[in-house]
Amino acid sequence: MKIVTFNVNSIRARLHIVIPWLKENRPDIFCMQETKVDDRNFPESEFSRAGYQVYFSGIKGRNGVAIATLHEPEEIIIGMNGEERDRVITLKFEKLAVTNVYVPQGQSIESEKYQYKLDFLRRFRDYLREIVDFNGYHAVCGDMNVAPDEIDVHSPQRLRNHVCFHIDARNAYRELLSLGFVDLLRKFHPEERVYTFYDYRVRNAIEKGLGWRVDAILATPKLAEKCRDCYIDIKPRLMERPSDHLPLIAEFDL
Amino acid sequence: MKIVTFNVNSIRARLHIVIPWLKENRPDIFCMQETKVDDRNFPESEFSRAGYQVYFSGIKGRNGVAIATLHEPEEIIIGMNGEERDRVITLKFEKLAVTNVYVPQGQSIESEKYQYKLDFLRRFRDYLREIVDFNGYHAVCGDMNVAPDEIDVHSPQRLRNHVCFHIDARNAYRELLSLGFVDLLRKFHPEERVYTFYDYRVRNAIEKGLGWRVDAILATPKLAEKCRDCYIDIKPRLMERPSDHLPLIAEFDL
DNA sequence: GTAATTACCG
DNA sequence: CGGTAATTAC
Repeated sequence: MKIVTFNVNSIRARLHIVIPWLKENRPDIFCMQETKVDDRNFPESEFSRAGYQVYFSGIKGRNGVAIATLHEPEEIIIGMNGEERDRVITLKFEKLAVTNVYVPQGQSIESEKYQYKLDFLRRFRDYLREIVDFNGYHAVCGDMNVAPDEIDVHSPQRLRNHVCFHIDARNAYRELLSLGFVDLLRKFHPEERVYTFYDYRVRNAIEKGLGWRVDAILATPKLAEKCRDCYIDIKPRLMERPSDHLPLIAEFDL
Repeated sequence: MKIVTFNVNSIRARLHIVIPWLKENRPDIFCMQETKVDDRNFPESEFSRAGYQVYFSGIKGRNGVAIATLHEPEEIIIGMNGEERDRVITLKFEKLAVTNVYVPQGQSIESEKYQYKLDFLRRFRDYLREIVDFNGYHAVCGDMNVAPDEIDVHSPQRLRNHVCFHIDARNAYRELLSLGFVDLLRKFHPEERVYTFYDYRVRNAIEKGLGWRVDAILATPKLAEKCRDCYIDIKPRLMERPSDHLPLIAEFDL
């Protein structure tokens, strides 16, 4: 069983990457962030033709989340208690639940958008505490817009005031993790610099290693036990008109 | 010998149509209007690879003319006496000259752009009187933005105040024709509604016959005598992402 | 309807 | 760098 998370940075602009990738890799669950499209314009048929059901919730132009799946969900939950409908979506299956999140970026630490980000992380933690059965199988996938540790950014000193590495964001994210989640990529690569994001604006960022680990697949302990491997696929970043994020893949013996 | 005129409505957006069309049809002279690109960004190499030399004069974003040719010209004249460099280009060959023009559209008959259009037509007539040898071989190709007669529009009554059919524009264009040119498409199809343009915004315009004849190949009498046929190719309008204009082809025994 | 423009954003 | 939006033009 394979679960994937990928910030697509506009699903309509990334179909030439996403659809062939799905056909080749056949993940059971494929979480997308920053779909940047309202629900009536989501390219649902492209997923159907590839053999996937797709559930989505988005607004015009920014944010937006979606989950494509090979399996029929028992329940679809949009947002968290009706709020943040363009940032959170959850599918519940027979023995597994998956939550997909796009955490706010925050602009700058002086901005009130950063306060909103910190607040979002607290509310998201509270929401997860409500809906996650920590004795069951639940995955939380998404673009967290937080690099949790020094190893997760290329220049910890230089970036200490960046909204995705600032101590307040990291602490808020840590509060969420400490509900009991296992960060699967870090479990399988405990000492390695493994990046899921290379800024478009940084020239030759990949060759220079100027990346960030801001995307994650978090698992309840029971699900983490079943995880066989977790890794990043660099290939889509080397294609024409790539996203600035990379797909993150977790494989399970389930 | 084949001469073609085609308003491409952005050469960069139309390469997928133009280059295969050139490879298939091998015109000697291929005139383009509305290339919508400045000279440093003109996709010259695409034409070279198809075996064509190409001469172009354009500005960023609108207007712009170009001529692709299989033959080496003896002289290249940009604009008319240095003016209107984004609307007029002339190539002189050993025994043939070709002028390519993109006449202003004019927006609305109340607009001062319409006065500019009428003035352009007068100045262009004067320019042609200077440079054309009416005892030689000269073709004037282009988007005239004028439908000269009732037969050249789908609804003459409804369109009498349209800038491309208004009597003042038609009279100004007639002044140009009456220098001594032969309108080749009309010569070979004297009674037929033959349209070179179907507005993108008119639904199913082709099926409904809602077109315009605004593009033309005009010939000096001596050249017109050598013309074997003149016709429109509808195929490029039925491809993906077409121009709203159609290629107009004249064939000569020369 | 299609393809340019500029301005804004991460 | 590469998305979105609003605007302009035909």
